[in-house]
Amino acid sequence: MEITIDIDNPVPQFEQLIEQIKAAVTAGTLKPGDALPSIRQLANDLELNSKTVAKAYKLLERDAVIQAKGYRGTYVHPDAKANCKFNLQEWTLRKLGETVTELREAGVTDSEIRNAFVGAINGQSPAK
Amino acid sequence: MEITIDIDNPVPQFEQLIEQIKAAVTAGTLKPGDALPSIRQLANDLELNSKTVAKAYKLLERDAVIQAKGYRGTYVHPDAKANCKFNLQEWTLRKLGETVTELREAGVTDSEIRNAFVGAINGQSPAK
DNA sequence: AGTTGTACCATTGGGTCACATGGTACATAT
DNA sequence: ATATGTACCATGTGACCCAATGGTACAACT
Repeated sequence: MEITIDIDNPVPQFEQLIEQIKAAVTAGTLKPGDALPSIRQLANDLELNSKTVAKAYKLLERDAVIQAKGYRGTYVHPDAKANCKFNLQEWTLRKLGETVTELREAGVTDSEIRNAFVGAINGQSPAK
Repeated sequence: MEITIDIDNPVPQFEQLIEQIKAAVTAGTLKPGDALPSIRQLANDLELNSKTVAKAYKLLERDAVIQAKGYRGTYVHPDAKANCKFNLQEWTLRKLGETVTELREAGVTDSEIRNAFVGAINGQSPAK
C-alpha cells in the first residue's frame, strides 16, 4: 500500500489520506479483513501528526470502510468496497442545496440564509 | 413616528429600523397607504448612512410591509399589518433546522455540514 | 433643477471557523 | 513494559463573511 501526502496540496491532509485508502479498497489493494497500520505508526511513516491520522480513521470508520477493534488494531470493513461508493458528502451537499434553493425561491437573502444556518446548527429552535 | 437607533446596540442598525417600522405598523401608528420618509431624509434624521436605510427599506419591501413606488416615494403596503406577522426568518430557521437534524442523524459531522453548506450556497451542484 | 429608488465600486474592523500542531492522559490489550 | 484507540486541553495561521461607511452614477418622476 503506497500512500503519499502532499503538504503543498490545498486538499487537507486527512482528506488525502481518506481518499487514498478508499481508492486502495476500491482497487482491491486492501481487502476486507486486512489489518491497517496503527495510527501512530502510519503517522510516523507519512510524517504526519497522529491526530491527523486519527481524524481520518475516525471518519473512515463512520463510513463503514474500516473497523476499529479497540486495542486490537484496525481492519478493513467487510462491506468496505460497497460503502466506498456511497458518498455521504454528496448526499449532504444535495440535501443542503435543495433547502437553499427552496429558501431562495421564497425570496430569502443569502445573508439571511447564512445567518439562520448558524442558528440552526447551534441548536436554536425557531422562536415560537 | 418616533424612531431611535442605538449605535451601542449589538443588533445591526438596519434591523433596528426594520423592527421599529414593523412595530409602528402593528401598533397602528403607520397605516396602509401612509407615506414613508425618503431614504435620504430618514438617513439624515436618524444620522444614518443612506445605504443603511436603503437596506432596511429593501428588506421591508420584500416582506410586503412597504411598497416602493419608484420615483414617487415609498408607502405602507395595503396588507402590511398581516404581513408583519408572518416571519420569514423563522420559516427559514425552521427549514434549515430540519435539514441539519436529518443530516446529523445520518452521522454527518457539523464540520462537514458547514463545509457542504458553503458549497451549496455558492451554487455548486453535487458532483455526479 | 431637485428628488426619488437603485445600482455599482471599494474599504475598514470585528468575528467565527477549519486545519494542523502539540502535549497529556486513560483503560485495555499483547 | 509496550502499544493500542480515544479523549481532553491549548495555540497559531489563514480564510471567509458581515455590518457599515463612503463615493459615484443613472433614469424617471415632481
